[in-house]
Amino acid sequence: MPTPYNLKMEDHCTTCSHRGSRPFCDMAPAAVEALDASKYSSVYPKGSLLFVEGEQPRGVFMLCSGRAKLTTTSTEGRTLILKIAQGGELLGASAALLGRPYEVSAETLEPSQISFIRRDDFMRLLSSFPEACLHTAQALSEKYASAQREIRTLGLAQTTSEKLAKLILGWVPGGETTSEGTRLQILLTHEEIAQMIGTTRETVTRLLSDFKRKKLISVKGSNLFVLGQQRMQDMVSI
Amino acid sequence: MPTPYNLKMEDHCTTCSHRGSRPFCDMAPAAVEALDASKYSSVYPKGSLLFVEGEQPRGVFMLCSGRAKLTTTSTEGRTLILKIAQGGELLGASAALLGRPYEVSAETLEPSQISFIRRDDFMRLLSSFPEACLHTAQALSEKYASAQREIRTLGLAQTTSEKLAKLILGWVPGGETTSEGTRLQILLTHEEIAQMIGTTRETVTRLLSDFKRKKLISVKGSNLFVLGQQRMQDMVSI
DNA sequence: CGCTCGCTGTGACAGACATCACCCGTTGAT
DNA sequence: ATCAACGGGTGATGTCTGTCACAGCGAGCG
Repeated sequence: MPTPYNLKMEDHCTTCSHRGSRPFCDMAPAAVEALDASKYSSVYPKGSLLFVEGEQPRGVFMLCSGRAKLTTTSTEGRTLILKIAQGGELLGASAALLGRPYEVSAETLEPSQISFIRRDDFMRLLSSFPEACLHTAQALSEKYASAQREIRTLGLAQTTSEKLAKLILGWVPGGETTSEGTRLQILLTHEEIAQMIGTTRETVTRLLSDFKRKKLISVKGSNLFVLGQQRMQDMVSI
Repeated sequence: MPTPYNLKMEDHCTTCSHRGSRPFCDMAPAAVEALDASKYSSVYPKGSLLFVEGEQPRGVFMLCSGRAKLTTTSTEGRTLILKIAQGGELLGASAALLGRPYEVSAETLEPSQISFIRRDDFMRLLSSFPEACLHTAQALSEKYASAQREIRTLGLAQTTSEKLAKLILGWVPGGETTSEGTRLQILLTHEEIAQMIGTTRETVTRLLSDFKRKKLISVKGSNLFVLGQQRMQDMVSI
């Protein structure tokens, strides 16, 4: 039986169906109201640039639904995808909090429901509502932990195949278990996968062929089936 | 002329001489008092393990003075140094906030003045004092930004020499400018440098020799002089 | 003094991967 | 229908760097 709080939340955060897992959505009414008053919600089409590396922070973006890729680019033009952000993530918070330029660029991978909060509104929100601040700190902790895992993978992996295996294994929890293994929808090109593990498109192609040959995975259309999760886990030493 | 606030702070945070740059040291008296009531300050000798990767979070460690290395280890026994924490950093905060196991291990590199705060006390502090929460969020943002830079280096660098050059350039701001270039005190072995950039000891030795040959650096005892900062910058494409 | 131990310096060698080059199939536009 | 653009697949080649092996060297110590 929903409490008045829950009803209130439904009213305010209609686009978020994941209360509890999203920062800000399960706060006290006053805080949610203040948030609603300052946020600009809209649906961004696929390929929208939310912010660009080096730009002064205008505010934070709450990714309610959809996916966005966070990238950084070398002076030579090579791109590294740091992370694919999922629904519920707060983007640009660290830059906004510190008042420093964004460290990465963010681009939507699909049409996404996003709430934008201007930097000064965001800061005011954090000062006025301790709850909001706590949620932000937790969101930042998540992001920090995830970044640390990324560093671990990039720094400790001996070979590129280890990195690729680790990447695929990281997708497994979000997949669907079938009789022929875990089904994953890969909506990334080999080029993008390469940019996620810091290698080249050709190497990704070759390694995936290799995995297929070893019956670790199989590919049918845009579906990738993980056949040998345990064997894949075993080849990863990290 | 110091305000009463400042005097108060001096009394309470006697070991921190960097008010303003350290989280928690420049809060209102009530918050500082609450913090002082729950913290355990002491000097940890060199080589102390503050916490170990995988361990349940006992609390947070405020590194007041000294340095500590944050490491993670692969199942094969390879070690990666994620970061050398300097005075003013809050260690273990993300694990404590999320109630998840520490993602890294922390070990002091020199005798260090450290304040420990138990996890429940820390959480209580954050709930009771919005100011403390805001400082924590900022500290986490710093850590996140620094982690992103690390990912950038590890993922975008083409060669190991680029990573090494980038590492050395990162040390320059903390060095002393002399007539023969920037003087850096390197208190790390080649092995440790290797662990910072995900390579081997031999490669570090070879690359440093190479840098010396190219007159980019020169080494005198435990001093490393950066002779060609600009040329070094130029060889880094990231 | 001779010893060990940890750190540094090198050589030889092999394997992994980036690079370049080209081919193929699909898709979508003209 | 034709063509360009894009994603994927594959071979040849060179280079970087990890690995193994060993030597020198200073510090600390019995």
